[in-house]
Amino acid sequence: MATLTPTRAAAASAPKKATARRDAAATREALVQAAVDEFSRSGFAGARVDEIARVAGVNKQLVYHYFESKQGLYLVALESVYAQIREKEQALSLGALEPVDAMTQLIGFSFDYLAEHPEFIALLADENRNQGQHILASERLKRMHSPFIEMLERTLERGAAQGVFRRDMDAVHLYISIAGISYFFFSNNHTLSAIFGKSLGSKGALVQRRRHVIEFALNALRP
Amino acid sequence: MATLTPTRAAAASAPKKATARRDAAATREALVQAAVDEFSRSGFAGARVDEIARVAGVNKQLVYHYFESKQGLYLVALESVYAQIREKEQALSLGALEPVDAMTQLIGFSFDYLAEHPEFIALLADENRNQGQHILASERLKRMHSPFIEMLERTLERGAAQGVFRRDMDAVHLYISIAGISYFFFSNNHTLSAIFGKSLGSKGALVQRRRHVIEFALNALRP
DNA sequence: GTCTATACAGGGATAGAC
DNA sequence: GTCTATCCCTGTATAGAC
Repeated sequence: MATLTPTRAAAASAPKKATARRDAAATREALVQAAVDEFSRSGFAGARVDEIARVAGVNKQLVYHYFESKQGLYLVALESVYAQIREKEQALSLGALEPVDAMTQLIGFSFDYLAEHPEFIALLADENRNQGQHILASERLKRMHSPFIEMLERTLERGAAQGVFRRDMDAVHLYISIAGISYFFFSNNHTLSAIFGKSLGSKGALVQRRRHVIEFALNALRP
Repeated sequence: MATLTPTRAAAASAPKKATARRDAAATREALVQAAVDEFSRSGFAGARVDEIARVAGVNKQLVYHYFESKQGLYLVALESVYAQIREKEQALSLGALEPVDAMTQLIGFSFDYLAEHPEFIALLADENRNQGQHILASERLKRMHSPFIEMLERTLERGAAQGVFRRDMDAVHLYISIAGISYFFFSNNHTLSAIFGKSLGSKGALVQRRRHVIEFALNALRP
């Protein structure tokens, strides 16, 4: 015990030696990042805690130290990807756009976000296969309401008032439809490619799909 | 080798003793059924061969006897659910329906099939998370083209000729969109319910969704 | 064709030193 | 806060009898 003193003194006198890799926040963050990767690649059951620790460059024991269990880490990983999309949604500025232009932005955003975030899709798919048990258990996640739905609602109202959109549209169902036409293309890209015998993963297919999605959804909204 | 003769003779003289529970085909079928259940509930990695054998009411060793490995069984399970939907699709008779009515049938069918077959959705999701590795490895699966897409194409053409549908529609993209607005609702029902704070799994929500889906897709198709 | 028993590896989780 | 070592269960797969 007496041997601790020198160490303590050193720590006290030079508390933030920048070399320190004993950085709790950074370690946590590295683990969450690695977890998102591994869980999205392999699902909850297929994911390996060993692998997550290895990729994060830390000892496996720290997973249990910080997150209690594999499940605990999974929940934080899920919260993390939701937090990220919410942040991007907040940043959407539709400004003074005309309803049709605003709607085009909204549809394009939901397409682009999914295109750029396959890990989000993979985690959602896994969470749903598990009956949404984590999202239901997390008050924090349930409180993370999407600003997207309100933007959609407002745009819809403005457009209806101007006579450019139909009146009888439920915003939640519209949201699900807009998200769905993009989501299904990405989430099932492999099986769709195999069944149709052509690669839907190419850049060309992506561009073509984006155009179709926007046109399809806008058409559906016409009065 | 000589001892085979009596058995052969017996088989020839009484080939179909109905009492037999040593029925290879039935055993196989029970295993595939149980596999579809277990794999859809838990994914490939989470599924337990023990559990599949238990539910099928047979010994675990038979899984390896008939299917070589867990993967082999998974592939057959996947082929099985695809075969089922293809069969139902074949049975769709659009007869002499007007294009709009025929399209309504097609959209309704894709909605209803997904509503009634959550195991199909779950297996597809898992297969896609695994990069479609099984479907790519199976010539049989890749050859299982959907008749749905051709029905869609023909209906689209007829409608365009009559001026009730747009002309510039790609059948594959349209298929993905029609399937997507239904699929996403079911595949992500749990997370959507949690985020919107209302149960989308209820019978009422289902009926409402079905109406929306048909209306949304038909609107999108108007010229 | 079906069963029992078991080999063998892998992985979640914990103990305890530093 | 981080590391090494290890426990112990579970799950795939196989051997071999009947």
